[in-house]
Amino acid sequence: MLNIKSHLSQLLVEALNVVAPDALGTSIELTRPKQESHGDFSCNIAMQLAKPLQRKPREVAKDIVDALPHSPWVEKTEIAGAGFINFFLSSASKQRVVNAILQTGEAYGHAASNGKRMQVEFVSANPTGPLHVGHGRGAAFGASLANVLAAVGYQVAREYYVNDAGRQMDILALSTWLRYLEFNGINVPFPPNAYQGDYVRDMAKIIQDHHGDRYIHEPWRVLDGAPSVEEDADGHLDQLIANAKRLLSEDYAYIHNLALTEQLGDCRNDLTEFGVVFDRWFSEKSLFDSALVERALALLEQNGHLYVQDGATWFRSTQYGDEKDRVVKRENGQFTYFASDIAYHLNKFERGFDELINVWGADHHGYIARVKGALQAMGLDPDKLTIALVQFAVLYRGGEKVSMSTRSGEFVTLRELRSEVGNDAARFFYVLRKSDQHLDFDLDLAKSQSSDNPVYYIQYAHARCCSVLAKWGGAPAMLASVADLAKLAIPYELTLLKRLNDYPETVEMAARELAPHLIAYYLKELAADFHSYYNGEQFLVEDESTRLARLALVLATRQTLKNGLALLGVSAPEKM
RNA sequence: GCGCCCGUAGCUCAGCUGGAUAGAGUACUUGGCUACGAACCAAGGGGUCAGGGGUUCGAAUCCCUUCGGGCGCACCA
Repeated sequence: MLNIKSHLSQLLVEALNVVAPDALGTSIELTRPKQESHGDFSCNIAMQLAKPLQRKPREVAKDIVDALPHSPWVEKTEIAGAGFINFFLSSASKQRVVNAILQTGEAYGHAASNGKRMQVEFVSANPTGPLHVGHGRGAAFGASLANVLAAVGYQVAREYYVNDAGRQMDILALSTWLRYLEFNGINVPFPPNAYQGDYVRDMAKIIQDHHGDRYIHEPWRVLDGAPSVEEDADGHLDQLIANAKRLLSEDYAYIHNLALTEQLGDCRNDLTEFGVVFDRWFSEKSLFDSALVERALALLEQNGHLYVQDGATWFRSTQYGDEKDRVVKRENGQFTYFASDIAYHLNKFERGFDELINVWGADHHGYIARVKGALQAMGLDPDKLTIALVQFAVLYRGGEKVSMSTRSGEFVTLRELRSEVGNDAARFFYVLRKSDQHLDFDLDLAKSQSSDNPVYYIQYAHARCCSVLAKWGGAPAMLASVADLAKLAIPYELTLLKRLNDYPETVEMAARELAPHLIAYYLKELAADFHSYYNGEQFLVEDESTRLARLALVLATRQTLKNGLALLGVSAPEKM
């Protein structure tokens, strides 16, 4: 398929070759003018060359236009403003897109494989409780981004990093056990910094149902040696964890594992229902089991990037622009989260991906320097890793900010949101704005206004297309061969054709900028063009050739809407 | 205090590597169903692009600065 933009670009190169051979290195920019009167494409090359050539921009423009080879796709060119060269395309060049879409179908807008493997790691929330609406944004963004990257030709691996090895999991296991004791009338005060959510009680209930009083221990043993909560809340918790491990012995692993399995399973189901699926769930614990953490640190050690101070082992991240050096192994001998993350990234590189993307909450931005520093210190190329930051969604209920903390159990879950506004609206709403922009999520508004959500505007356009084609009753597959596209010449149609032409480039840009919201905005505009057309013209007209041409355009519009919605994980219903 | 992100219509937000008269949605005011689905369309009012300076043919966009918000600055994850 001939790409109009690159075609124009080629014409300009040939013209430049005549007018200013020395300036061939100048990049040629072709943009879509905002104003229709400025043509279909506009080029500012003459203004860029004016200075080096020491000539007036409009004169340069005139020479370039005179030197442009003739093209059947270009109807006319003109020089405008300060020296813009505007291209007006022939109708025929715009009409061709319909056939292109009908021939490629679901692949329209998708590029062929570029042979590169890319990994997108996202969500990666601690499996210590249900996903909340903040995670939902990372999930929707990451999933859409992965789809967009796959559409432009990458072989994309979607991965979830499971923090199953840290202190947080121990706290969850402890919390579960304490609730279990509570069920059995054992009175141990539940620490305020343990997990408060009801799901912890649910897990305690499961243990109770399956194992009765097997895990009961006396309160004084549970609390043995623990400082008071007021005195040292974290110390209190850590001592209780230590006591749990000692008292329960191997049974501790059972509770720990049950909590992990339950929460991870819940998380996976939740995401699957949300249309977010992963190729791999990567266990942090496996990094320790395979001694990769030790190996990664040994690598840093041998390159001289580690040192011991105050009993802890530090990574000299300040050498790579970090604010301060970071501990990788604590005084108590335990590795930090950072240590396993270094190992994890080493593992990613060893798997041979060409590019890596980590989707992180924006509160982790201070973490970027040290991770990239560690990569560099291990002799790996930090530029292969891109961090896409997603601002957390801030919830508002009744005009007031809802504070969210998994620990306190006060949060709105993703599941809750999905059931309130639906998967489609939630997916769309999440990616409707730039990812690095704060998202003010007014719950009342999201719930009450669900029918005002722009996603319905787009889905409605799709349903209308389906409805028209159904009313016509013919076989859509034949339209590609029988429609005379030259009949598509009124402004509504030319506008729509132009929009359809823009789709592949929009996908490319969304991939390049890691910005799936561009797809959402494109779809809104495509739907708007279609709705205007629908209201302004009758499709099922008497004249057969006009009718078939219009139906072909409707079919092409439907296909493009569907393709775009698919990238966002939003359904394209035939009826609403 | 230091670092990163942000400030665009009453509200929520777009604005691509600098381009021509800054755009949507919502809200408000009008008009359009005996036509393929009115969950739609058409028209209108609404702006010192936070303030100031700079770079240049040209700045919402790039640089500096002030003000105002958010986030981060652990031997937590």
